[in-house]
Amino acid sequence: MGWEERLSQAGRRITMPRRVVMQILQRASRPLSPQEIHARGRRIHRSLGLVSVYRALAVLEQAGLVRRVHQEDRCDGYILASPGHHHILLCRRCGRTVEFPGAEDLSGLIAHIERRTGFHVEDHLLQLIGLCSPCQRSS
Amino acid sequence: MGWEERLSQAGRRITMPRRVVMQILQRASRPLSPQEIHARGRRIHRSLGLVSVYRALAVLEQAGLVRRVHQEDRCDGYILASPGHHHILLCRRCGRTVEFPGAEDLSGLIAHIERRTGFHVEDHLLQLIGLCSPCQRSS
DNA sequence: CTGTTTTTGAAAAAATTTTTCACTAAGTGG
DNA sequence: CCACTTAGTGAAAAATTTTTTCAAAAACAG
Repeated sequence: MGWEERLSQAGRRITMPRRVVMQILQRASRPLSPQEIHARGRRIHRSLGLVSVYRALAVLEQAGLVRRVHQEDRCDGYILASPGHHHILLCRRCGRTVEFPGAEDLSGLIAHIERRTGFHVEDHLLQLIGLCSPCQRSS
Repeated sequence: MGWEERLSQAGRRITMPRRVVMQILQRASRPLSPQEIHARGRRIHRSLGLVSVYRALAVLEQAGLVRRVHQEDRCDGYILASPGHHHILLCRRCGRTVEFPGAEDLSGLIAHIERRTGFHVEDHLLQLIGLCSPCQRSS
């Protein structure tokens, strides 16, 4: 099922700004900030407003089509989200991101922590930071 | 070794704003934003400037005494950091945080991912979100 | 103490995000 | 295919958050 259908089913309309944001993120090889998405998006649709980028990102994120990436310094980068729970692998050099599934790999750790702390764990955020193979070679 | 000594060894001076920020975070039971730290800090030292809170947090974070917490909506919360690598367990209801060690629990997962993606993983960010025991009972 | 250098607070600037509002256009039901 | 309803839009303004600048203050080494 394509993103347009998924968005429709979430009760949201398919509009120009949303199409442009998705298009930009589909092409991107690293997380992009709202500003960057806006700048690139205007090359497709001159009239695209920055406010609409913010709003589109909020809607798309809620629909699970897009997700925010957390870096030490910046937390305003967005990438396309695959359906289901995925973790992110981020290259600290070139910014490239790779998603990988793996909720189950943490279940042992989570069970252990729940026992020790009394918390009930509902969700998690896992991001790995390192160097992708091209960047390993060139450094 | 106390934080003052650790900061000295990092070549930084022990100053009033840094002492106040540490004192506030030591008392805090949840991540506090720079604004919140500033407001509470002024009750200890009326002259404390917001800018100095930002600067103190930057220095203390660099020295590993303090760390930023990433939430879905906000990423401006700071908590005290224990020495060494720790993960964070965060209650989504009351904001309480608990740190726990556990870099080793991920080593299998990381090795697997390095093999599959060619990345060289250097660091990671793991945060678990859930409900602490008091909040489980009261909901 | 005294001198050197870091650090501070205030003000201003820059940057980011949200709100408001009149207008536009998406998608539904004729 | 058209008209209607309502969600969504762009621009401007407002609100927030963070950074820069700079003269004055204060850490701390000697």
